[in-house]
Order: sequence, then C-alpha cells, then structure tokens
Amino acid sequence: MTSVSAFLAPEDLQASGSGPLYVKLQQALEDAIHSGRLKGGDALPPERDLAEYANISRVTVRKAVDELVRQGKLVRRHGSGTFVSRPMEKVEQSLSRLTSFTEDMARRGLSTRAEWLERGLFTPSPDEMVMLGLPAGGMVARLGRLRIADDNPLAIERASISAEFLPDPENVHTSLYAALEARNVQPVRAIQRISARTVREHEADLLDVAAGSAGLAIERISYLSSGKVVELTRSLYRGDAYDFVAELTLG
Amino acid sequence: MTSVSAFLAPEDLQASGSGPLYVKLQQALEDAIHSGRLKGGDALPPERDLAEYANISRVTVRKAVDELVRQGKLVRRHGSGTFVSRPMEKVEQSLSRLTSFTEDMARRGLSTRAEWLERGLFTPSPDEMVMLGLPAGGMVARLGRLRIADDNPLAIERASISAEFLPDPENVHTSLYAALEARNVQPVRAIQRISARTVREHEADLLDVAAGSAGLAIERISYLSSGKVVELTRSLYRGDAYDFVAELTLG
DNA sequence: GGTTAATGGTATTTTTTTGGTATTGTATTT
DNA sequence: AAATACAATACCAAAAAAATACCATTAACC
Repeated sequence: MTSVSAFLAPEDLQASGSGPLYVKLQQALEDAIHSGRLKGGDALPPERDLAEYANISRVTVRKAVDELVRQGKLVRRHGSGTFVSRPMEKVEQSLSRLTSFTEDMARRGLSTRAEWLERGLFTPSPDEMVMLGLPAGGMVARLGRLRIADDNPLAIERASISAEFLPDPENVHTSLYAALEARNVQPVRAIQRISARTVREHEADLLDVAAGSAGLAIERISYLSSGKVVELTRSLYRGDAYDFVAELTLG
Repeated sequence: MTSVSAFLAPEDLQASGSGPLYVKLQQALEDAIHSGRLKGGDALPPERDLAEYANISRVTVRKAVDELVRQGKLVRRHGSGTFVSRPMEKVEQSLSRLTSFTEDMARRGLSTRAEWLERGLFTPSPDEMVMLGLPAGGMVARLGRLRIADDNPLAIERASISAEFLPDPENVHTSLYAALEARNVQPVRAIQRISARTVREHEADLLDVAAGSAGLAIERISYLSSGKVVELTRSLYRGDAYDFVAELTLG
C-alpha cells in the first residue's frame, strides 16, 4: 500500500485549525495504524510523497515520523523506506496442505531466510537406514537449516534424503521440494507426526529461547507412489511463536 | 507454450505507473499461473525472450522469476529452462479420524476412561462470548474432563458449547458429539490449532507431570453449515505421552 | 564423441529511489 | 528584542533497482 490517499484523507490534516502541522500528521498516521488501514510490515509512502500529498515540506513530515519512530511504532531503513513495526506474532501453518515453509510464510507476507546448519552427503545413521530404507553402502543427504521469519529464529529443520534422490545436496539453495522436483522426484503421500517436547540446550541457543521451554516437534516422512521413502524431516518449532492449523471437513 | 504473448499481455506490464518493474512482471506471471494460462509442468519462455518482449533487461526478468522460484511456484533447470511447479497441494486428508480421542486410543490398544472436572451451565467468560458468538444473556455449557489411558492421565479437555445447543450438560455421560447429534446438531467443519506450551502448575497436578514440562495444546472450533460456532474445545496433552499423526495424500 | 546453440548463472556497474542532515528562514513565545 | 519552536530549502549517503557483459550447464545435432 504505497498510495497516500489509500489511508490518509485530506481532511485529516487541514481540519481543526490550531496546532502544529507535524502533530496533525502524526495523529493521522497513528490513527491509520490503530484502525488497521496500515498494518504491521506495511511500507509507509516515501517522505517526499507524503509531503507533496499533504502540501507540507519533507522536514515537517520527518518530524511527525520521527516521533512515531521514537515510540517504536515505525521503523526506518535508510535507502529502503519506513515501515510499520510488527510485534512478533504467532505464525500459523496449515496442515491441510503440504507446502514448503518458505511458500507458507510468503503467503503471510513474512520475509524468511534460513541459515545452513548442515548440508552434505554423510554415512547414514542406523535410524536413517531404517526409516529411509537405504541399501547397504548407500549415502544420505542431510539438510539442516535454522528457519528465520522476520529476524526471529522460528524453527530448526533437519531433513534426510537418500542420496539416490539427491546426490548433490550442496546445490540446494532454496526449497528442498524444488530441488527434488528439478530431478523429477515427486512424493505423493506424507505422514506427519506432531508432538510437544522441551527444547534442549543447544537447540535453545539456536532458537533464542530458554532451555526447557516448550517446542513443537514435527516429523514428516514422504513417499513416492512406488512406496519408496523420499524424505525424513524432523523440525522443532518455537512453541511461543508457531501454531499449526488444521482445517477439517466432517462427514 | 513458449510464445510470450500467449499468456502475457503488454498492458500487464506498462499499466499502473508506480512500483518496480520486476514486481509488475512477477505479478503478471503469478496471475498467469493462477489463471491457468500457465499450467504445472509448462516451460516458461527463455529469460531473454521475456526480457525482449517486456522491453526490460534480463536481470530484471530474473529478479521476478527469482522470487517465484523462492516461493516454489517455478523451478529452474540450468541449461534447460524454467518450469511451472506442480504444486503439492490439493490435499484430501484423513484428519477427521484424528478428532475422536477414544477412537484414537482404541486403535493403539489402550483402554480409556475420563474423570469429570466440570460439567454444567455457566455465565460465559468474555472469551467464550466472543468465540462462540453468544447473544447477550446467553449461557454456556462447560464440559471439563481428565482423559485417562491405561491408568495414566493423558489430557485435560475443556469444552464450551452455547446453551442453545446443549441446555442439559448434566446429561452428557460419554461423547460430546453423541449428545449433540441426539439434538440434531451436526457440525460440518472444524478448525484445529495445535501449539506447544509449558504445563501450568494446577495442570501438572492433574496430568501427573512436572510443572513446566512441555504439553501439546489443541484448540478446536467446530461450525454448523450455517457458519454458527457450535463448540470451542481446548485440550492439553502430555507432551511425553501423545503424538498427533496426520496422513496426507498429495497430487 | 565432439561441436554448438540455447539456456540459466553471476559479477560488476550505473541509475534511481529513499532516508539523513546541515543550513536558513519564519512565526510564536518570553 | 531575545529565545524558542516550527517550517522550508538544498545537499548527502545508503539501499534498491536496472542494465551490461561474461560464465557454466544442458541438450541437441552432426
């Protein structure tokens, strides 16, 4: 929403004769935020646009914005823009579709990034050999990532894939599913197991929470139509920041 | 379908003056995908063709495509082309079978019983008034139970139902759904929200775990076909004793 | 099997947009 | 008249956007 008139009416500024211009603009902006016309994460129009629209100078606009930045209601980014602050909210993921984390977050307008914890080919653990049904001597590709949404660490995700399906894990840069699809590997069935457990110490470090706090553990196994196991992914989400939503249609 | 003009109209790009070029192209491509002009598996025209057609540089085209790849909507293959992903959505799923606690436990071969914690008509809390959409002066039926499997307390379950649908909670002895069905109240849709949180002290007592340990919190809201809210149920499962399993069918 | 054309991948540079700041003018208050 | 708050102008710096030029991989063709 970059158009000024979309959330600012002219009468908001010229009405009620007395009082400094910057105070009126400040109140108008506060009102737009509280009423929801400007939501968390939205970009404010450029200062120059605001100034032109309100027929006041840019410095006056800045003084109004300054105060709201001081109050923490707006955030400035040099060269980029000014944005409405967004308190850390719980994000949700729908169970009824198996989509990639990134796609899911993007749909909610959250910027996400990931830091690699582990990426490469390894000798499988006994656990992986059984779950993935690996042949003797087979290798396993491991992709460990720390998922970050809006600068808040949100989840630790560890995926194991048989090297048969992903011989070049180093080349996975974005979505695991995209990488698999590029190799024509398309799972058709998946089972998710959701449970709660306490966060261990080294995990707490990564997630920026206290050790022992509650985390949502999700284990997913996906299968090809042939029945072969493609992927085993174990994720641990921050309990205070993540909701899993399932929508059911009953008989 | 490799011809650009087949799915991209020139006005899609030059219209609506403001905004970066790459965003416009991105939206145009998204639109083409969602509208079905580009189907899953289709090859996108080469980046150079797109650039020439839109009169923008190839890097700008790439930036638009980059974002869609990041969202998982497109897949790149070096030296080959860029393709529309076959989305892994369209999930028909068997989540409904997960809703019945008793059935779920029976499948695991566990005998279950319940102890009543609370059962009766009450003046609704503000929370309940909002979630259930109660009329002014309306009452609410509350059913609080401690679920026990094989002599181990497993979950605390608290249900709130508008008295309109359940005026006689004292007569509920087994399943809530059976009681509702007996009154011809049949929810057709439900939303479950699953999260993890620490167990509070009075809850820990009931569940026979240490206070502060991890619990699986499930909130379920079910609706009639009319959209009316029937039931709001909040459950807290012992994190160490319960898994929530969902099976998904893709494609 | 090598050649080659077509495709995506990347590094570098230039231009445009955006917030940041110093200076000056103007009205209000003291 | 001095001091203060307010507002306008002009210029600076950072970031994003866009363009250019060149590299790497694939696949088709001979």
